[in-house]
Amino acid sequence: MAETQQQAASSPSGEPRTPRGRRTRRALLDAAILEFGARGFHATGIAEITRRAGVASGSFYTWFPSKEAIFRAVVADLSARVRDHVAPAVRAAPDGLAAERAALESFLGFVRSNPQLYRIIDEAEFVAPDSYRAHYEGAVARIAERLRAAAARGEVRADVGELEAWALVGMNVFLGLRYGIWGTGESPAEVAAAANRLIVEGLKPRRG
Amino acid sequence: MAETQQQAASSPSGEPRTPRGRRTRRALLDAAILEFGARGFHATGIAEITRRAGVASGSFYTWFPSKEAIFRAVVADLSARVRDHVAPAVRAAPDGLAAERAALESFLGFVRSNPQLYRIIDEAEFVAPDSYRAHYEGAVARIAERLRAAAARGEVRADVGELEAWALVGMNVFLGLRYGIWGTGESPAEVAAAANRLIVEGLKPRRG
Amino acid sequence: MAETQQQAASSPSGEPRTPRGRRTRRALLDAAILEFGARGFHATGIAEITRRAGVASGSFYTWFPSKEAIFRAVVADLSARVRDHVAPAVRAAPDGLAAERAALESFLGFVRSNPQLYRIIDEAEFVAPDSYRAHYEGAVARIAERLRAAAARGEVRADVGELEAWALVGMNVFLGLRYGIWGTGESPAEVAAAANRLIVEGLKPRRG
Amino acid sequence: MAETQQQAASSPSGEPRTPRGRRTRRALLDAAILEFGARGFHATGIAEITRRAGVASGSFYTWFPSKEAIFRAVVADLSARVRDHVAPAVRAAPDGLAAERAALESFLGFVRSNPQLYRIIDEAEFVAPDSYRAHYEGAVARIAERLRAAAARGEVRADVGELEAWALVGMNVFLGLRYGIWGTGESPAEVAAAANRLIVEGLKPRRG
DNA sequence: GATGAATGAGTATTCATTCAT
DNA sequence: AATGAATGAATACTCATTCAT
Repeated sequence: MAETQQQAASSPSGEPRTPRGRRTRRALLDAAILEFGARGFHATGIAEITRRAGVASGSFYTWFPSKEAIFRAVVADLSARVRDHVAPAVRAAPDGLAAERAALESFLGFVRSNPQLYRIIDEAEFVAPDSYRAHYEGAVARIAERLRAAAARGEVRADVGELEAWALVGMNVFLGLRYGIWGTGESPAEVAAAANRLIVEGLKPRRG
Repeated sequence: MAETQQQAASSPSGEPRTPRGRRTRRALLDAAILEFGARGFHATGIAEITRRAGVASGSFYTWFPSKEAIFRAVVADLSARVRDHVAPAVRAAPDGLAAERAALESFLGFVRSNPQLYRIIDEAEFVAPDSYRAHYEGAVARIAERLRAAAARGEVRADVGELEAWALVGMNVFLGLRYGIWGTGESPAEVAAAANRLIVEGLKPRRG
Repeated sequence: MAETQQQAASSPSGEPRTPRGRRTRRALLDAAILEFGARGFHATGIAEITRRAGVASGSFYTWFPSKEAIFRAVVADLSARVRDHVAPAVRAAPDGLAAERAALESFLGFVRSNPQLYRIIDEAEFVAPDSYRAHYEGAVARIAERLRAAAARGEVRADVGELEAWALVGMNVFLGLRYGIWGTGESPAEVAAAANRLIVEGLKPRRG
Repeated sequence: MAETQQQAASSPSGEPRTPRGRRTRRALLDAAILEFGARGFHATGIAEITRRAGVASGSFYTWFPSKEAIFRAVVADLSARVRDHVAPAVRAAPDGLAAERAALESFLGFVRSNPQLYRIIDEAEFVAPDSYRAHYEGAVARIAERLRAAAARGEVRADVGELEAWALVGMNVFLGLRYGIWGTGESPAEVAAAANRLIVEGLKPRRG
């Protein structure tokens, strides 16, 4: 961002400097999301991406240095999208426990309308392990931060930490898989309610 | 024509009919677990598997019809191994809640000593989706069954069901990922204790 | 035939010396005719032949030294069969011209009930060119011999020779292909009549 | 999105869009004719074709989707070549009977200088049966058409039809095999004369 | 003689990447 | 920037043949 000198004249694999370049790069990225989501990394060829994007195969390398590079870009794109989709719901929640419930419900909605999410993020475990790890550590960090704040406000136990955050992410991910991808009958609200009851009251039978 | 037509000769991709065949098939399977676990499905060639198994490349197809087929066999093998590893710990637990805690602790131990587990199972999402689904639905079914029994004994809330089972599997899987693969400082017992506290008491602050 | 000493104890790839051996060899040959006829030389594996014959794959080499060898045996078998099928019809004919007509009619009948004939004989052009050549030169030689005899009896022109015999074989082969394999509406008698008219009277318009 | 979506980039296995592409495609086709003619379909590898054409092995698939596809193209190419070679000779003939004689003579010349013809066309019976059939049905159709016209002019019997055309094709093919491939002493003119005498006067002894 | 397993050379095809216009 | 053709390494799978029992 600071340096501007290092950009070569043709800016191969760099940021577009013209409107035409911008359009081409974005078309490739959008095409890649669809293709990777539908067929997976290994079954998708550069040719499929360029065909869908409507550009010549050679043009791909003007904007991305490799297939792996565009995959990373796709993961980052999706990762940011989930985050941004869930954030407002969390902000609107009255307290910490409600926030987690809202986060899950919002996440389930996102998954339903973006079923490629899992195929792409999960495949990153093999194609770009660091992107994969970054995605989930980001999710954990956000939950952990929220829990810390809620603990400070006395809304949750004071000793909850990273471990609990991981557990919650795991719950959410699997409920998302079950609800959003494999498709079960429940509504997002039902799923979120059950999960909420679990994390709020645990499994123990109610006294009294 | 007169005599009983003997068994259809040879058994490509079938069950071994001799001890030698049995040994070869097993050697291939073991080699495949190691290779798929270390390099992943796409980066592993039949040649690597046969080399490690100490047989000629063509011999592979005497016992498995395709690379995908041996991958499925590997998933099934591992899936059964986790199940069998966890089962005794569960049986030894005094009650339903303790059983879940013991299950997680035992699972964490398994993951630590079989770090290929995740690479292989997770990759099945792309290579053999039905095997992947079968693996997790099996895990969920076993937990759900335990919860039902525990509920009947009054050890857990009466309304817990499949949804809770999914949530618990998700928790376990992610804690396994964190503890067993990415390696954190806690002991299995610590992790299990934290998870246990969560599912037993939830996130709510203690009253009084 | 003369020597009997050269036969090894196990007579690999030789003539069977026991009833069991005789049955096995014959079963392989019959299976090969069916498989080569149905799928062609290259698409047929030894495994298909042994499977259909009901023997273990290794047993094949007890009776034939190679795939090519059994193919040659199959060609010779079929070649002899056509010859023996046509011969009686020819013998029964009253004169030379009638003999050729009868030969074609009989040949057409053979082709209809042995549609593998063409697939196998024709493929010999590539797999065993000498067998192929031998087959057709045999057919030509028989016709040429008949024409010579007929000429001597004054039933056909005195100057007919090898060239005419080749032409007749070509006619017969293509009429057999058309009638027997690609299946046309005419009866063998019709086809034979048309061919006969052609070789008896030529194409010239009838005078008067 | 706004601008006209350009042509679907790249054209694997399509028509060349540049002179360079045109040259490469043609070089592959010529190389294939020679290799298939010399070694046959199964014994010829893509590597042989590309080596002779002077291109990288992968380039083959830029222009043909499979080995079978180029074989079909080769058959069609040769088929058209025979047709175009014979046509002028036929047109120059004074009448219908002379035309058939000229056709055979011209065909024999073609076969002599293109001995690959038989290996390739005949192998099509196994590799691409529809191409094989199309080739011979085309030849028959052309002869049948000529006979019809000749009959209309009173130059041949009025009742000649498809059957006669097939018979003539068969004669020509076998005479071509004998003369052009297996090589006999006669000249094309001699062979054509004998065939002509046969189809003009038949086998019958001359009256008088 | 028969069996079933082992062998390993051979090959069509794919595809990320490069390059000349 | 874009195009379309060229590149060539990589690999799953086949199958005739051999061999130990």
